[in-house]
Amino acid sequence: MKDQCIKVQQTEEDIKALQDTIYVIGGKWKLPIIHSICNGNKHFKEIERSIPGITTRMLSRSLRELEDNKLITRTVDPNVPTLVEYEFTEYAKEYGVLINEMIRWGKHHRKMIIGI
Amino acid sequence: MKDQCIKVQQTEEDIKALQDTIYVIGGKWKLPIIHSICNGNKHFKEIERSIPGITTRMLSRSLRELEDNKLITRTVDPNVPTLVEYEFTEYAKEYGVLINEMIRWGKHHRKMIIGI
DNA sequence: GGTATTGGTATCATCCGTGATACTGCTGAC
DNA sequence: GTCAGCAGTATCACGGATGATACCAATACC
Repeated sequence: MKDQCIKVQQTEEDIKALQDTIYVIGGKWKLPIIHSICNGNKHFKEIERSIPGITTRMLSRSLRELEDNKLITRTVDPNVPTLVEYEFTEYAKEYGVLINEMIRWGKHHRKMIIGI
Repeated sequence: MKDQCIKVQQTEEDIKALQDTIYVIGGKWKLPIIHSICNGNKHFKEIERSIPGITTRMLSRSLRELEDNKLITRTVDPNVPTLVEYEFTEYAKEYGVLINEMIRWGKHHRKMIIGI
């Protein structure tokens, strides 16, 4: 029985860890934002325009959360105060691998549930 | 730039796939339930007692969703009508690997953010 | 007959994530 | 001087996920 388990010990810690992982890219806009920055968009308005339906409020919040989680950096040009650049961190690449696996599983799962 | 990207093409489909993946184990109770069943609990009240704070309503809903996603099976003993058994499917094991990676990443991430 | 157990459903209330809209301060172009 | 663009913040409203509580049918036990 144990071999088919997700994990048996330290449950609460595991659950928190999983919820952390989900939280970092959870919600409605995190992945679209990640994708947008991936595609070369660096500035706030640039990112905003590239994501249909997002509001400045949600973009602002989501960017801050991604920054808090060290997946992106926010850099203000001191010479041109209204120029801000968002960029990926090296650390984000590690997470990228996991995200891709989650995407792959989701597609596999969809086929499994709907189609066969 | 592209090599550090999550993925570039088919964005919307990817986003949906990721949201599917998150949805299947998202929410507050899915993982505690998965864990409980892993630890040998098979019956409704058994699972309920093993998860502090859960209500019958949320357990009922979550179990049905897990069943809809074919991660668990629900079997009613026709001889003893008030005896129901919940069990993992083979398919759930595939997902288990991904869940474990998400847990691992979450722990790593927590250290990264809080510590150092 | 009364009480406990199993496996739930029904009906509210509440909270949090998200949406809608308006507003700000600063800069540069016309 | 006024209008557009950049990078946001503030306030209110809504809806879906969750919580609280009550209730149900069937069986077993004393």
